This record gives sequence, C-alpha cells and structure tokens, in this order.
Amino acid sequence: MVTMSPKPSQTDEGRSIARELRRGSLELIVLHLLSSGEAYGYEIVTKLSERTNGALEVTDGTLYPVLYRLENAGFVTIRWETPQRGVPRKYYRLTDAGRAELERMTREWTAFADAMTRLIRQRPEAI
Amino acid sequence: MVTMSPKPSQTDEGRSIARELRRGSLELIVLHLLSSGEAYGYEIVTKLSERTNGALEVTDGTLYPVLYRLENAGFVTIRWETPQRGVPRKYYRLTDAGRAELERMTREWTAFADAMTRLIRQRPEAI
DNA sequence: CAACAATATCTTGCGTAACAAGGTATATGG
DNA sequence: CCATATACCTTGTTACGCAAGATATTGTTG
Repeated sequence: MVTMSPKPSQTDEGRSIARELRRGSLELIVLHLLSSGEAYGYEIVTKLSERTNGALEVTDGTLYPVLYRLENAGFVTIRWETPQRGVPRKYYRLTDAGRAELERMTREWTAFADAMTRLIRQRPEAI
Repeated sequence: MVTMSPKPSQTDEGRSIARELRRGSLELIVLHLLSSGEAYGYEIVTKLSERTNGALEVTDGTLYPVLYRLENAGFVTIRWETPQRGVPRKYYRLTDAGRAELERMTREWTAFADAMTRLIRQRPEAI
C-alpha cells in the first residue's frame, strides 16, 4: 500500500459511482499515458492525478493488475531498471499491438460518450 | 429471457469493454429516460435502443435489477396496470429524490467524461 | 385448434474488475 | 535509529452486467 501524505480524502462525496465509471476506462487511460513514452507504475499513479487535477485517480492496488492484463495481452512490454539511488523500477512501453488497441479503445470510448451526451442532453419529450 | 426476432447479434466486435462502460452509467440512463414521464421495463429496453440507434443497449435481465435498486433507493415508485388486452405492466415514475439524483449523476458523469476527453485529446508529451 | 411468436415480467449463476488493506524492500532526513 | 517516501506485489471483498433460464398472457398462422 502506498502511504501518501495525510491526504484529506479529497473527493469523498458521491463516491460509489466514480468507481464504476473507471471500469472499462482504466486500460484506455493507462495506454494513453504510455503513448508518449515509457513509464513505471508508481509514476503513472501520481502523474494521472496531476494531469487531471485529481479528476481521475487510481490507487496502486488497482493499477498493478491493470498493467498485468495489458502485459499478458501483449499491449505493453516491461523493462527493469535499477537507478544508482532508489528502488528498482519496472518500466512499461507500448507495443504496436498496444498502440492499435489504444486507437480501438479511443474510438469505442468516444462513441459511447457521444451517445451518452446526446441522450442526456435531450429535453424531456414523451418516452 | 426475451426472445427477439432472429437478431443478427449486431455489435459483436469490440465486445467486452462496452459492458464495463455501462457500469455507473446505467442508472443515469434509466433515470433520464424516466424524466419525461412514466414507463415500464420492457418499454425502456426497446426505447433506449431506438433512441440511440443501437449505440446504447441493455438486456431485460440487466434492466430489472437496476429498476429494483432505484426503487429500493426511493428514486422511483411503481404502479401496476393491466390493459384490456395484453400482459400486465409495471410502470415506473421518478420521485423528487430520483430527480435530484438524476441531476447529481448527470453532473458526475459530465465531469468524468470531460476529464477523460481532455486527457485522451492531449498530444503526446513527455509523461 | 394447435403451434408458435411476441409481449412482459422475474431469477440464478458466472465472470470480471476496482479497491481497501495488508505486505516487502530500499533510500533519506532528523 | 526511526519515520517517511519511493516502489513493487497480493489477497479478499463487493458489485454489477449479462447469459440463460422460467412463467404467463395474447396474437397469429397453417
């Protein structure tokens, strides 16, 4: 478990839905973050939160299984690196298949989001 | 199980993600469809698909549990109606709490979708 | 009329994935 | 030397979508 600074549980209201929304989006998120170059797991956790101003967050206990799935699916390759100072890091890099999957998932997510947006923007008319 | 016409399994590719994307969205979808007036379960299944040109679909085996959750949470009330001809129907209607929840979920979904859109639109820059 | 399809409801069991909460190990600062 | 930060991993719980079944009534067609 990552022990962060005494974080005041920031987004604690309206909680349970956000969890479900991550389903089906997390792999896309990770693949996208890796599209600009390799990164290691702990880095992804922190950078995702920074990049989205806390709007999208994930714990390391959630991320590592995601990375395993991506690796087993052949979408990323791994490389260990032990810096002169610090704990060894496991770097992930997109494969060609991963890049193709990223495009596929992006299209799928966009289609879903567009359909949702069109639906919930409809003004009440008889069902 | 609802036995439809020999439907050719339309959207059969890219399958597993769409399932997960419905998580956290289905209740919002149903609440929205009920915002224009009451409807019965079977009607929601067919109308959702029509309204979105098949982009959003749900089976009845999925919908009924959703409706129970909404009822137990006090977001909808039910009313049975037996038409002169036809099978009895269970009509669902939004409560005030349901309407408030619809607004809350809409805000939450929009915030999530906006964050996702901003993220996946970013051009590759160093992570 | 028998047989089947369509309408409409409900239930059970399975698989999957997010997460909390635990663990290990190395380096750094007081 | 002890707490904190960095970095990895694992287990168990929980929730939900869905396939696949069941049931009952009505309409249709050979």
